[in-house]
Amino acid sequence: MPQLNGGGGDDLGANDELISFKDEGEQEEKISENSSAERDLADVKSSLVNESETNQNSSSDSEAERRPPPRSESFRDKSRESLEEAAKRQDGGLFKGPPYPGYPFIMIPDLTGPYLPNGSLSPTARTYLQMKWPLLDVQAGSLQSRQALKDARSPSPAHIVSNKVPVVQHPHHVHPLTPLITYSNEHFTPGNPPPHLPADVDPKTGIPRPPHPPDISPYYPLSPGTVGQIPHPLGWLVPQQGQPVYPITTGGFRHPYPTALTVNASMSSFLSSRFPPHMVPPHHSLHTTGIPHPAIVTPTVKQESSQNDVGSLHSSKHQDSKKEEEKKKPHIKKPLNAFMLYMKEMRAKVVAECTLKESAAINQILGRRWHALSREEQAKYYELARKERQLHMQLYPGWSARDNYVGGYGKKKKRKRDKQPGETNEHSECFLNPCLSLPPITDLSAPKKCRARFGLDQQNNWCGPCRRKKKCVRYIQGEGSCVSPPSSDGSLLDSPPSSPNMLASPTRDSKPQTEQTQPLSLTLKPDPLVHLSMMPPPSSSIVLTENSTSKSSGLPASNCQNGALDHQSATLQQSAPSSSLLAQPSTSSLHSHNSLAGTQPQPLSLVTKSLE
DNA sequence: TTGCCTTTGAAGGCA
DNA sequence: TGCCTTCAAAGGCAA
Repeated sequence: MPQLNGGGGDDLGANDELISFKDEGEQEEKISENSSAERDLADVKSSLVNESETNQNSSSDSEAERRPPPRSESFRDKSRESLEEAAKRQDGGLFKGPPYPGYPFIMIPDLTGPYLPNGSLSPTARTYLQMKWPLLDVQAGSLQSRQALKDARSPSPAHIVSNKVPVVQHPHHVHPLTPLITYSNEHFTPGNPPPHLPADVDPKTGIPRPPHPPDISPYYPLSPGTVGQIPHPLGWLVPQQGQPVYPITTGGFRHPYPTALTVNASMSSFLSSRFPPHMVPPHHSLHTTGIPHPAIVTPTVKQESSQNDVGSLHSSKHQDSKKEEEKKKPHIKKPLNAFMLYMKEMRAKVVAECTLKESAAINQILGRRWHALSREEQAKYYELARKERQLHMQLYPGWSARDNYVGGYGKKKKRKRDKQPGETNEHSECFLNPCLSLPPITDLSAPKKCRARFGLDQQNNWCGPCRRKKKCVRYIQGEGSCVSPPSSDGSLLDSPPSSPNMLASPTRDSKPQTEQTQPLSLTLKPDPLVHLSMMPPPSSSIVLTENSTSKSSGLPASNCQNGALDHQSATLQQSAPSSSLLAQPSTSSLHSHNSLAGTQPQPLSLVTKSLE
């Protein structure tokens, strides 16, 4: 645990920033303070909690079985515990190799390429896609994995139904980023109507759904020309006419919005003539094919419920008409953030690898994996998210996140997370549990706006909104690149939101950037941490301890892959999280593991296929 | 049928 | 200006 060296983490634990921005620039800042350990500290803290829990469990396993569950432990708690346990187990199994050492594909080669006026993908984009598809394709794995994929592919509307927004999003286009994002199981091939469209009909909904090509990964099936279904050209425009014509999985809708820029004037005028201005994105809501933006969904339950409730209380003609209008107003979803994009891409893998289906557990794994990602890898997703936001802004200039807030009478009842101060956070159990935790990550955060760009220690350089955790003005104005110089090598991103150098610093040998442009001082990070950050938990030290949230999960000890290590872990956890303690896993095992990283194959090299 | 769970990030709103 | 809340995806599960 070298990250605790230097006492950089004195106040880390209580730092709000730790929670709010643990993935952001503070990391750089922490690094610069030689405290790459903020997160680590949190992990340690949680580990300590975990330790206590573990000890408790280990000391009284039989008692635990006899005793009734804790008073506070509701059924849901149990369920949650089981989820977490499952996540731990699965996660532990996953980290046998380096955490996504890098995507073999080129990142965003040309954002503008696919946005050709004619709405077709540019050769560049096509090349890009063709390059990427195979990379994302799932290797033929075990039958189990296949089955998992088969289960997961389900392009059926069930997905839509399962989504809390039972609406249909329409893919309208294959975004150059789509392969990475794996938005859809069904992908639209411009100008190539799927002949199989009516072939498959969902038994529940009766809505036709496309059969999935058997040889195509349901999660990475974006190969142009292989697939898809063309949504109704103006599907979202005619929700009142009945069911959306073409069911598409939720994931399928989330294509980025490349075609936005391809909408021609006639379409815009058409939209303008038929819909209120707020419904007509200024000139680029639809693909040239008429396929709407994926972020647009037909009136949602949220809105409807809200409107219904409100309407019941305040019924007036005027309001009704307004509501009618609003009902027809498509629901424009928020653009996905980096983590969401990451989840969309990786969920399938996790599902395939772990045969997990519960999203809560999967998300836990993904959350840890996210932290395990190298900065460069995260940067890819931040960049994607940035482009999504940009595109979203372009598509829906007037849109605000507020639009999707369900307020007033129809306000959707949101869960209260009620995180108690003593409650362990998601990382709590993990630090010493390589299965879960990811190595103390100090290098995880991709650059994000001013915060990431300058770090916490240079807040004076932040724009005002950033200081208030608001929308970054510079970021918007510069579209991520105004402040930052263009990537010198272009190895990663052309216009990273933040210092491209940070993004384009695949190696930590990169020259330190100026503080202005390179707040994420990668070079300041101690090597051991670098290894940690890049390294999956050593399989030999996989420890599955009963974490705080799984007090009495009752999971059999057999789930622990290494009881001895578990004990060791417990022993370690009993000690105060000292640097020496933390350093233990980082030296031998980590380095050795790191060395293995280059040679050992990924458990599932879903995204590690070479470009060839 | 509906909401919760679970994750991170972005952004709006309020005090 | 800091903090809180909501939403975005996803699918199982509980009420």
